[in-house]
Amino acid sequence: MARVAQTEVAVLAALGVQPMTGYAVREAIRDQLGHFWSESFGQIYPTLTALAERGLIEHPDPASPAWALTQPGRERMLDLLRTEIPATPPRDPLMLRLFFGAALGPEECAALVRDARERARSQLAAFGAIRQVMDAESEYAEHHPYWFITLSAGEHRARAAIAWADETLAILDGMPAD
Amino acid sequence: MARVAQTEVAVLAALGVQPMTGYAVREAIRDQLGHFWSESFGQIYPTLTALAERGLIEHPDPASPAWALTQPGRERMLDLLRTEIPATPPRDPLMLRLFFGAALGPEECAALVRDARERARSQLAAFGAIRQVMDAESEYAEHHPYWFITLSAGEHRARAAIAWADETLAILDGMPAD
DNA sequence: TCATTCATGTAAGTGGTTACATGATTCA
DNA sequence: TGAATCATGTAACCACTTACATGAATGA
Repeated sequence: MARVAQTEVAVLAALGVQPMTGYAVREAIRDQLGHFWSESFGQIYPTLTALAERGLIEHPDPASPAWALTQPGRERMLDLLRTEIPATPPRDPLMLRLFFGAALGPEECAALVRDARERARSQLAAFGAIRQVMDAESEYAEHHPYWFITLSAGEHRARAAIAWADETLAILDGMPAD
Repeated sequence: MARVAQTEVAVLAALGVQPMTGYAVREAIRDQLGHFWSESFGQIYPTLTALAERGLIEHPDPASPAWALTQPGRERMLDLLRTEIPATPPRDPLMLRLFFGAALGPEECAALVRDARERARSQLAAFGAIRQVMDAESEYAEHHPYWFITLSAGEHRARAAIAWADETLAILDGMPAD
């Protein structure tokens, strides 16, 4: 318990890049971080209010709706980024299904695996596209190395998923149908 | 909305292997499926009650507390295993942190990556151990091929995580400290 | 002027965890 | 006899999603 709300981490970190409205935070998370993270409005706005009450963020310019980190907010953000990686219990719906694959039989399992492979392939393609866009732009240059690191993680995972799917489909293909 | 509770899938599938008490369901999920799935008592017992009310499971032997699938229950299980893979929004706390890694700097990011590599290594070792145990036993032989498939997925992922971590640490090592 | 985007918020519900409580059974 | 395990359950809470509502600003 006392598990730290991950929305707090995401919102503080986003505001750490530059001051933003809640709307812009959500856009940034969806567009830039969408493959690895997600937030909904219903979570962002209450979090912003709570952070403001705790003095971690503020409206530096009263004429603008944008939020910015206060100094305590920046320290809190750094603490969260550094250490608190929550150990979320694993819940992989594909693995759940394949583990009980005997009930389905090899052919239906193969269909699940092919779907997963297709998802991994389109992810890989999406990552390639992002890589090109990022190579062509120079804004936020200091962030680029880190963005490439996450991109690379996504690519490694997707390639691993594809390789596993290929092997698995070969195995399932060799199994007698029910 | 109308997202199917995944606990229902896990419980039905477990009872599909053999009749069990709620306690045994949890033990089986934790011990056999712990790397890919988790359930808590607080979720299992209400789910069992609800499934019984819907006629999907029953106590076939009134003298035993074990639950078993009814025929409609078996059909429901097959439907769920076949198709309903929920698209859970991604929430990867490590990627969240690395994406905003510029705030932390290369050294602290490297610490996060080394931790992740360590977790992947011990997972890989755990999978190897499970593989050996499974090779040595012959119970539930019909399930073995499917268990190997999930095991193999875990190994592919862990190896990908390790390779990515090695590459990433080399990159971070070459970056100037703040 | 009218659609779109920007912007903020709330209410209801969901799926799940944690902690606690109880009691039976097993076995050293 | 007393600890450990088996077994069931519930109450409180949590993070989050979905759907809905509102209104200002922008621009074709």
